[in-house]
Amino acid sequence: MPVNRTSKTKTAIVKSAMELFALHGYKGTSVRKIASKVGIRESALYNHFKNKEAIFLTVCSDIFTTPFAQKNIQDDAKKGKKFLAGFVVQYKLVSFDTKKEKLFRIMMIELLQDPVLRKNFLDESHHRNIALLSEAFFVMMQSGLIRSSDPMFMANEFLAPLFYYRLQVTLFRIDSEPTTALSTLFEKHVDFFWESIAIH
Amino acid sequence: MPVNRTSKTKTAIVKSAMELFALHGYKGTSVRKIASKVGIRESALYNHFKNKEAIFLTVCSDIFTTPFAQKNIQDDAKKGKKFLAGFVVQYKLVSFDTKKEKLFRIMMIELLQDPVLRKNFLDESHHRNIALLSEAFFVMMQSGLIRSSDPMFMANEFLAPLFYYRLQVTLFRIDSEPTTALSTLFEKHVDFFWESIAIH
DNA sequence: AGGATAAATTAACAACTGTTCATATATACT
DNA sequence: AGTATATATGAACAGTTGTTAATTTATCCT
Repeated sequence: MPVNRTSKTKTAIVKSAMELFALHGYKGTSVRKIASKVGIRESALYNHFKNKEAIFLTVCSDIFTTPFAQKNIQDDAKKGKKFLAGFVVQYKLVSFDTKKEKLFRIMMIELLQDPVLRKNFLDESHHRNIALLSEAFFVMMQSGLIRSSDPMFMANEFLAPLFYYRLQVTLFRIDSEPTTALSTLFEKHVDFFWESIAIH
Repeated sequence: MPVNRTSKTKTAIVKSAMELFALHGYKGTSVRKIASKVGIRESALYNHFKNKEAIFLTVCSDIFTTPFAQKNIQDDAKKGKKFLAGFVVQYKLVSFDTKKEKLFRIMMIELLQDPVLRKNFLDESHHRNIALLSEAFFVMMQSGLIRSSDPMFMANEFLAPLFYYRLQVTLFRIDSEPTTALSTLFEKHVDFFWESIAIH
């Protein structure tokens, strides 16, 4: 089947490109290196992609596939700490997922250089999470579970350490250093934060 | 004076290089573009620097000039919230400083690609701040000012939002968006955090 | 089997990269 | 003023970049 074979090469290109982009960024990755990693000549790449940027866009296409598909925040948020713990479990899973980590590396490298990527990060990652958490904290305040404050600011305070820990995980993994000590930070964050805002 | 003139050109090279590195990263900045920005030919650069990397190292040399020269943490930390507020004032000043912001951009771009820069970031920025804050929180716990917890973890929780807000400031500034809303986050963080850990 | 289509190869292109060289010009010191 | 030194220039280098074209090889469909 030609469709199958085409698909195989194209998949291999995306996979190899993803690894190289994650290591050396967009500018530091040449089409020749991608082709070489796949095992073909550089000109063969152009049978599958229009140009280098098209490869990059395909690699980046599922950077922001949101894993936090919360449906009933109004109800779930009433569970208080359990809701936050669930959120962090998802966040932690993403942080330690091998493929997601590569995409995270690419995002961090290009974040300050690529306007589109930057906008997507702010919209799809930051604002989306902030909106979700803001709504949850608002519900918790109304339910008398936590002390009253600005929900959106509280969301920022809750999200920021998660991002920081994720970045640290990524940095440690680049240098092949153990991340076991970092692993517990996520759960400790939930405990610490809940202790900070809960009404006992 | 030739020394003066030399110094002028060399300073101009560093300045131009810093701006270009902050915009396009190391690989995205060519020696020709640096020279062009200075107003000289590329070959003239090599009268002042051995090679491109030497320029980069000179630009990066004061990325990690620690602004937090706390001498008497043992005493200062006993001031509790005021100590934290002072720390955040320093952090905020750095975050909004134009030159420091450019260096921060360079660091963020190269952080995942340059092992030396990464090590310096972890040592000089992260660990140093964590060590300082850990000691301060430890003193505060002993003084009965704040609730008991793991000082180092508490330091992480305190530092992480500051870093996240600084990153947001940088991202907003790249796209020339107003950072007034972000500006208050630093102070709000101190209030919120102190409210979370203080023993009333 | 044979023609159509997809995917690979080899070769080449223009532009750009970091760097070096020989040379010219400007500045400093005696 | 004249010489030494510092700094600039123009040209060239070998290598790499993204991309294209012509051509060969492999796969698919009837």
